[in-house]
Amino acid sequence: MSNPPAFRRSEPDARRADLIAAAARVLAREGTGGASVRAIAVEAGVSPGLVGHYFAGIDALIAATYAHVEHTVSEALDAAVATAGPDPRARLDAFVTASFSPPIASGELLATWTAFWSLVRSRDDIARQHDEQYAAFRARLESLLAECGLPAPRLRHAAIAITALVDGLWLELCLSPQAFSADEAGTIARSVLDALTSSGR
Amino acid sequence: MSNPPAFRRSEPDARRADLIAAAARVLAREGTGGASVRAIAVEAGVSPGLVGHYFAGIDALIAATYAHVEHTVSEALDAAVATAGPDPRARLDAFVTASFSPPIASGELLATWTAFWSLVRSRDDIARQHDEQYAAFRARLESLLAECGLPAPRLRHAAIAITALVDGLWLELCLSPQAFSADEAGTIARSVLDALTSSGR
DNA sequence: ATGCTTGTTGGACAGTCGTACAACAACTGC
DNA sequence: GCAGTTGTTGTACGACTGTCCAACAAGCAT
Repeated sequence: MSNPPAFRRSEPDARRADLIAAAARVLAREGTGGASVRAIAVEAGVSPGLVGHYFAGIDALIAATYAHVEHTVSEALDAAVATAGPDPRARLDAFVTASFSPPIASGELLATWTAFWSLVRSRDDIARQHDEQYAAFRARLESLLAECGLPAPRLRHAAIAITALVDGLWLELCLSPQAFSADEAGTIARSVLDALTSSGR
Repeated sequence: MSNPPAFRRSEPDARRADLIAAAARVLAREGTGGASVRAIAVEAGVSPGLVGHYFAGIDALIAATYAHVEHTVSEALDAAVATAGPDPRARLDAFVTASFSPPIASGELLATWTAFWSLVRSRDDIARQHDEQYAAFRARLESLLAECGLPAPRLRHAAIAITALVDGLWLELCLSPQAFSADEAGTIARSVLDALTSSGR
């Protein structure tokens, strides 16, 4: 009369990752408003109480989900740059092109971003997390631009500009997919890159 | 024994405007999460039930608030362009400079934007509203660029680029105010403008 | 002054929210 | 096989959500 186990224990890290993945799926499917503790627990096939065991609260889970998605995006960008070969300009092009290709340019990620942005102004720890991730993103872009021979004094502003451009295009692509295509976004970004790297200020 | 009136009736349009203004204040103060029907009604000095009389639901009120804020922003931009005088390039500069000056570049507007963005993917009517407002914004930028002598075939992509750049800078300015200053944002945007209007292709 | 229209009230309603916690059971080491 | 640890469950809790609607009263027309 031995019943099968009612639940499996999980390596803490694995369970944490499961919850984050479930949160990402719920955010993609239901949007920001539908991402509740219960909905995420159901998605993860887990009891709602377990969320509190791994995260201080729902905000912390959303912040962790954002961090994870951003990490995935970073890896996709790094991979794209790596496959582009040694030519600095080709690497830069690969970077922006990948920014508008799956899995990055997907409306499914939008809710994760908006949910996170909604928390930035009211929670200091989350504001700090955003600052760090934004700084890391910009730093990588700066080094790509430096490889292209951009003089050091111009690096900072150029990186800010390209980051803002890519973010703005990405956001609009998610919000109004029919306004312009992902290909167009890439073309636009690369032509600004041309203008920025060729023109001497 | 005549008590003062328990409430004043209001011109429907005026009351609508009051509710929208109250929603904007609550969004600025409490953030996206705190913008409930009750909180907005209290802010407007009005009974919660009244919100349902003027708006189909809380989503409609948020959409109307976004529309109103965007309208205010448009007027501020138009005013800045008008005071810039007749020189086309000066008008374009004024446009982007105003984009990073009060009352536009204010973290207080961020919650209105994120709250609205959160609704775009799940509600068709709100998606349509966003498309229209985005198209209008881009159209105005296209005409400013045309005045600067940009050839017609390049207008579309240039306008998309500048819109994305301004949006991205504005967003980052709200999220990480210490990463770079509003002045820097203006300088960056104008230098991209330089590169875009001077370089052929 | 009286009636009518309708903006407005205030609370009821059925949910859902996030969080906390006692009880339980799966696994580890003995 | 038996303890001890702790991941996990399920639920209770209070506060809050958006929506609805009968009752009321402010202002206008008569």
